[in-house]
Amino acid sequence: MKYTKLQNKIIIEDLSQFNIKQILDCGQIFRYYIANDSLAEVVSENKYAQIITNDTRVEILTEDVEYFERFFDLNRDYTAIKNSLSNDKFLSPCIDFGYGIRILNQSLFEMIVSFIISANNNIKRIKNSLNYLSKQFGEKITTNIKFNIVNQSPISEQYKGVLCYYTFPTLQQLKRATIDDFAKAGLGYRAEYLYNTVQQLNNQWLDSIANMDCSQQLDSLINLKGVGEKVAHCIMLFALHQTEVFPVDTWINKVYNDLTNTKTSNRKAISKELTNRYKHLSGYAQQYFFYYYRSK
DNA sequence: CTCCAGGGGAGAG
DNA sequence: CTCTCCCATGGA
Repeated sequence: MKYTKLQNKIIIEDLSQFNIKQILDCGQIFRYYIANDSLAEVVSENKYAQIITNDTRVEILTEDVEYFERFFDLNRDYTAIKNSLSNDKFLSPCIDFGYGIRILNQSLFEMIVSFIISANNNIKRIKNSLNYLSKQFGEKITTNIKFNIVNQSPISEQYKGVLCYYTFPTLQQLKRATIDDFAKAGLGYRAEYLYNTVQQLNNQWLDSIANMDCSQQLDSLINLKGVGEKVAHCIMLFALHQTEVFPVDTWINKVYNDLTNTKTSNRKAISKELTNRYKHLSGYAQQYFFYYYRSK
């Protein structure tokens, strides 16, 4: 995809491969806010960006252009991916609907925390919990360039007309949290899972995951408390761009039963079958399905 | 009141 | 290995 990098801005004029609402609402990220049709904002780790959309172009406003170039996966050709998948009769309408979806490259630690919290939870509460943890254990950053002030934003504030935001906690910062702190964040019974995992994690282990193959990554992640197959798949897909996995949640389970006229609840078997069907493009297919059926 | 939310752990078989 | 039941919490 063609795009232009400037000092504090990335300009995208090919709107057939980038739709910010679709990218943010397809279930891969929780720390964002869509203010209106033309303005959205995102926090990832300690970085912040605003995405401004109009009829002919998208502008990504940020203090770290290189970070968000990778974050939004801008170097990948999504037209080729969509073409490969569009022969599938189940997927074709989903791709037409979510034509501008891209799979983000997010932080491994942030995805581990986020998807442990996501288990048997709803998206609104997941977002609230993650923003709460960022406020309690992250760092408040005052921006140095001119951003738009976003009223009622859950992820940014203004101080004397300057925009501020809270970073996602680092591993070291979150190690200071107690089980009770996590309970106050609204995690319920997941508080203990997250506490155990955070205490167990170290940076060397996190770095080692990237060099493993797909099955090794799955085995390693599943050993963490609160991480089962579905959560591990999400972590692998959204942090490691491991697209040969098919996360099966309640929505995908419903979609599968709907399309195949079955009523199974064996998510592991569903995942295996769908991965066999979509191969190395499974992760993309999953996102098109999820966005399409969840939007209806 | 019950049911559900981007499921996983623990125990039983 | 697979199957079942339970898990905190808040909104519908």
